[in-house]
Amino acid sequence: MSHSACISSLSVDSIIFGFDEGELKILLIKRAQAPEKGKWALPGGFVGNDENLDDAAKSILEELTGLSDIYMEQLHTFGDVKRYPLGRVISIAYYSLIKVNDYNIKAAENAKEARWHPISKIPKLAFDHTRMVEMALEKLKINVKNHPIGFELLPEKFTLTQLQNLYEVLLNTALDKRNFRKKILSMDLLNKLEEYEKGEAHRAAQLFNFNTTKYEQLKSKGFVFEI
Amino acid sequence: MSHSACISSLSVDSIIFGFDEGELKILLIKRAQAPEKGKWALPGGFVGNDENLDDAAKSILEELTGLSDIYMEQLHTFGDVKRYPLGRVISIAYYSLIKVNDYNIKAAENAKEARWHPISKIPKLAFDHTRMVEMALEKLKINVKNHPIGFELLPEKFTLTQLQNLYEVLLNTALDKRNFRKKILSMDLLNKLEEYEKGEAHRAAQLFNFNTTKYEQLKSKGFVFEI
DNA sequence: GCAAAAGTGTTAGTCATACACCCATGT
DNA sequence: ACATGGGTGTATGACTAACACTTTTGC
Repeated sequence: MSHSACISSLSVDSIIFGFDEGELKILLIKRAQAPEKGKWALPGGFVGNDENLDDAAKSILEELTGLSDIYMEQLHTFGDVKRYPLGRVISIAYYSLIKVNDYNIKAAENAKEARWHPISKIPKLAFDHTRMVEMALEKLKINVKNHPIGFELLPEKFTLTQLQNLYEVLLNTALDKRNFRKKILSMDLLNKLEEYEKGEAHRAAQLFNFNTTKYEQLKSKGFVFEI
Repeated sequence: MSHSACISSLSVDSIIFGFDEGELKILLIKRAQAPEKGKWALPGGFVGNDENLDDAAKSILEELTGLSDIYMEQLHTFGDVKRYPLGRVISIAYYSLIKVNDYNIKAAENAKEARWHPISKIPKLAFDHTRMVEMALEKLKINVKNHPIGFELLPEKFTLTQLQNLYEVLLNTALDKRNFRKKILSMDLLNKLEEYEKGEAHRAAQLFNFNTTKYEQLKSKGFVFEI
């Protein structure tokens, strides 16, 4: 193990996506210390020597949002020699999808300056975080076509119109209402609930939820989700 | 930077795919030192403190095969606390696709015990390398559907039957000859060469090559490769 | 009663699939 | 001349895309 001398420190950074007010957003924090103090950055932190990478990413997410059991995936590892000004730091970027509704409950308890930013209006970020966000967006847009990840961003119960709006934003196209409904319902992955939206100045919409166990069953038989 | 104490060392490991004798293969080396001396393992090595990750991966590939300018992509980062017995080592796994023909030229010069193993007969590997290979295979199989990476594994000039065989192996299905040809030719990404295969005991097959610049053009206009 | 979004079928066109024979070459 | 893989077209069914009006609710 001739090269095993300690050569670097390790961090994780998380791109946390949410969907709110018809927009895709990410959660950013304002840096309280140098380097890059005062700049917006991705939530992240150093990985303990006896801490697994996934655990570190999860604990950052939980610390910030109070949420556990969240869709989370490793995105890419960023290790340019000069990416961090004070020495070499390798960063493993993760991305997560959360239901903004659930998050809001906890947000008030959390003193950190964390804010949702629509992806169309992301400020200049610290370090190479802008690049991380770009890659996360690309991956999200690719994944959304073949994985039912859209549901991770919506509340537990949602209307078909909400779902369609989400897909329109993620895919950046307009979708035909009748065709969209036909397709999504034909997969037989949504449960029609005996509940309706309330308090809107128009006809109340049917609520649905996503049938995760059914999806897992179908997937193990070779089914591939496709929108 | 309170957590920036040196906590780990960094390595890269490469899953190098080739296609030969109608089979998908990967390149493995036999470990010459402890730990896990004598076991088959992925080619890899430690990353220098002033070396970028991609550069480290490239130089390992070049050292082993003599080839540069190879399709290569970061796969995943493996950082379990106990993945390496002698201390914590984070490993960034890359995967590459090479043309076995080109490689063979250099192989003889290289003294290392490196060997191609068909993916159906991979021995037990050192560390967590078996898991790395599994993930690389999954990713390859997903990528092959939407990226023209199959061509990276074939010789510069190839026949449509060779291409079809490759896709049949990668997708693990039988494909209809006429439909396959119709589809692949309709993309207009193959140049029909004025050359034919020689020395086979049957009608000589037309040779083609892949038109990379045409592909880049189409891609920038929104075209997506799909097989 | 009016504004605003929910909900619902049909048709035409495109694309994917299934399928079988003749051709060129080497031995 | 025979064995081997190379090369080619058509017909059917499945899926996709385009499209407009009625219903329900809150104000």
